[in-house]
Amino acid sequence: MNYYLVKSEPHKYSWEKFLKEGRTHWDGVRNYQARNNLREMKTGDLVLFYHSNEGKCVVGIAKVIKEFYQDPTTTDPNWVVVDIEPVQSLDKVVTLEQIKADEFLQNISLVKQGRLSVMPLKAEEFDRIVALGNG
DNA sequence: GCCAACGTTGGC
DNA sequence: GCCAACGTTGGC
Repeated sequence: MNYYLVKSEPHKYSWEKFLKEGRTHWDGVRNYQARNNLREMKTGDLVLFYHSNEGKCVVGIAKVIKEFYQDPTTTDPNWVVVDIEPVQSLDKVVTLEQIKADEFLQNISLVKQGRLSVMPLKAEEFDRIVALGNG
């Protein structure tokens, strides 16, 4: 079981819309590192959903329900998507500020590599963020 | 809206 | 294959 974090700008695709739709394919990734992370995802892996720009917080947990396949929004075979569905909303959102201030979360890619939109998390990091959100 | 960080592109 | 120019992301 692996853990990831994905970013979305809420005005483009928000957690609320995701909840309403019940599932989505995670499309539009056009960065090789992010793409490689998408390809690593296995069915059942858990994914934190982060709102960038507006909110700047982790809002919920999603689950991979279909492994990577060709991105339907392009014919370029370089780009892939995975399908995810919501698992639960966090009781309280976990802000970037909280994450930056947390001693266990100093080294996550969200802080270290701000521009990456799909990143792996260690189990401890995933658990820590969920604990902050459900605490 | 600005700007820093960083990935990508293209000329050489 | 280097590196400068350029584009994009995302925090502030």
